[in-house]
Amino acid sequence: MPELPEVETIKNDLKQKILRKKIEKVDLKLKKTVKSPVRNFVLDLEGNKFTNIKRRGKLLIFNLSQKNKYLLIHLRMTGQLIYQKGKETTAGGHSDNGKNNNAIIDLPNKHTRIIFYFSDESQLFFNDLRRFGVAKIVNKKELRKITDDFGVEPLEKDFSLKIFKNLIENKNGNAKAFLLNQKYIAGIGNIYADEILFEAKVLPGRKINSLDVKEIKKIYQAIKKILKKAIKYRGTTFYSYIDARGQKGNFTKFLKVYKQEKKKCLRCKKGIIQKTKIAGRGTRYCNKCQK
DNA sequence: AAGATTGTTGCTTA
DNA sequence: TTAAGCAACAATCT
Repeated sequence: MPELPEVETIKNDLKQKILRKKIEKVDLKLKKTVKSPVRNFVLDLEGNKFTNIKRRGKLLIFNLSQKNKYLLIHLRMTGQLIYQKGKETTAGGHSDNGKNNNAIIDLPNKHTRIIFYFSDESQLFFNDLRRFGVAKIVNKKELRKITDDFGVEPLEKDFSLKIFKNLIENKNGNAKAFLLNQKYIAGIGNIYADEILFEAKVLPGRKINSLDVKEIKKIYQAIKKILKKAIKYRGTTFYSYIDARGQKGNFTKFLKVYKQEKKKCLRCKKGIIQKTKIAGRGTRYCNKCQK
């Protein structure tokens, strides 16, 4: 699942590959993926260039050279953005002949929803197995409206302990639901919510208003620590995530609780990682060292 | 082979 | 007005 570290990795990769290249052609293979008028979508992109790429929470924002237009892409659960340079491979062939950096998957494939062709013959593939991912073109005003609904960016300087404490005040839910809520903090999903709470030694079902000052500080520090480390290792691949190079994330080997149920806790070496459902999501925790 | 998987929206309820 | 809880969505994996 692409969460903040995965989306950040894709953004950084793509910034080095596609900026200021002319978009020669856009092939929209699944119309449902586009949530703004389909005809305008293709027309607004073709002949233009991406001038910058930003991330807000799990949302990718592509600035277009056409003034006051932005391409938004949300990968949701199984979306992928894969860049390939050069000509496409023959049908049924293997796209990596060992001589380039292309992904080790055949592209396009049956999950390809949009293809962007650039003037230097490189291509960007928006693949999405489960068809939940969305793309749309918005103007500045619409973009503002969308990004205003997101909570604080956890890796920005303005995410202070004081702001975190203020966010927690007057909330009634549990810690897991709080971390997952994009209106409070933007970018945390199911994997990192569990990893953050393990790092902070707080049980995911704990009422957020029952946490003491020390626990709040630990969660605050864990958010930054886990997300930064996950970006350093280019994200987590468990099911379908790959980066813009078509490669898996390496944070998977650092997972302490996510998908580790029934295993012995690596930290306290006493507990067994448990799995339950909290906030409607599969939730893992150590039954000994998380309190 | 039915149930689990998960990010977001939209509905209902408080 | 705001928040909490939950079904729905899709297509695969277990």
